[in-house]
Amino acid sequence: MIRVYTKIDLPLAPALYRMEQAGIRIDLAVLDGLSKRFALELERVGERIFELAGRRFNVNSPKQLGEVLFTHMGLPAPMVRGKGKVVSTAQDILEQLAEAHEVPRLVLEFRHLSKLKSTYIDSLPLQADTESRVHTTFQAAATATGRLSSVNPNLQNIPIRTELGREIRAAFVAAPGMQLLSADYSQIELRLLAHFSQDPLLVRAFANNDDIHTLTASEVFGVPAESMDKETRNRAKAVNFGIVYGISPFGLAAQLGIPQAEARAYIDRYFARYQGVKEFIEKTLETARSEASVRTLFGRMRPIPDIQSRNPNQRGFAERTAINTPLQGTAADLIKLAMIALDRKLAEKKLKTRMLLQVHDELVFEVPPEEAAEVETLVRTEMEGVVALRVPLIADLGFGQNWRDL
DNA sequence: CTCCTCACG
DNA sequence: ACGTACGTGAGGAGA
Repeated sequence: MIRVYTKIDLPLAPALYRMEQAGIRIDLAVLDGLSKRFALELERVGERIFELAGRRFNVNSPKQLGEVLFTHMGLPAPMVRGKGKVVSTAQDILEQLAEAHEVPRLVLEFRHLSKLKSTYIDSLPLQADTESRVHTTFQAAATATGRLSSVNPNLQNIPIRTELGREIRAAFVAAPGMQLLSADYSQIELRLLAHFSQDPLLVRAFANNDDIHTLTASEVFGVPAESMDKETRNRAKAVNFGIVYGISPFGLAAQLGIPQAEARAYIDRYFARYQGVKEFIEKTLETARSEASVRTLFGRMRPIPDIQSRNPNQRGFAERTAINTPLQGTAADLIKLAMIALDRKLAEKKLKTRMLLQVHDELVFEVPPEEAAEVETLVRTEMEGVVALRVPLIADLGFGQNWRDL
């Protein structure tokens, strides 16, 4: 671990310091506009919920909401949990109920609006400095895998997955006369899986820069790539994520909303096709058992004490952790090395470009227009060339005035 | 302070 | 029989 410390985490520290000092500019007028829009919409959706439910209550209270949905309204409660809590009002449960009832659909809409308003729209302006910039703290020794974390505020979980949430990214802007540049690694964990496993199908696919989810769909479901629908590709995407997480029939079934037996059949098909991956997982588990730990490509170690547990549940957790950690942890090591190299190059070349954010597989920079061409080449070269693997590393880059449009 | 929920990769 | 997808941080409710 001395090598990990001296080659990665120690030299990263000054780069993180400069990123924290720089901060990123937010457009207060954009957030102010969103706050007013969201307030009106929350009012409208809330009143409609009260109307249909026949009573007024705090929609943000899971306790009160559970009483209204499952006792007062008599909706079926599919999930029974441990003692104390009778029902879950979590998203996946409400999504099932929403197929048949208006109220759970409206509750989901209310929750979405409420989450975005309180966590981002209304809180970020309170944390901005006199130049409207927000400065996160990157915790460098917080996670079990070697990732960074971001606190006060967390700038690693700014919304992007929904259109409504994405609007918030428009409030993250370049300083006057500057541009934002985002550069993210494409499928880095699956590329690392290909590297570690040397699975011929995976290695060949990445060598050709093929769509990996489409490939898995073809292999597992037997559908030709040409006639593939979105739904089939999405199921295969869930399978690929599952592999990286340390797959289980239960987890895959829950994610896809299918019976466990069906999920088990998908997994069996996957391992029949990707035998190198199957062998990689078996070898990784054997090492985890004999060492009671696993390591990243660069030697970063994570103890896995529960790998020998007689409790099957704890052991299952440990096994999935043992599979996931070398992938997630090596990806974390790689982007840290790229950050160290880029921080040094920017200083060496006396560029005005500043590195602002890291979001696990993405880096965000603030770039003066006259440096755009040089920085684009520099960032791509350093990220893709950080280490030579059995498959190519690819970074996707985009410029924009804000974090939504790039 | 804990629990539930949900935002991200 | 048990009961789980991997890694995080933050807000609101309620004790």
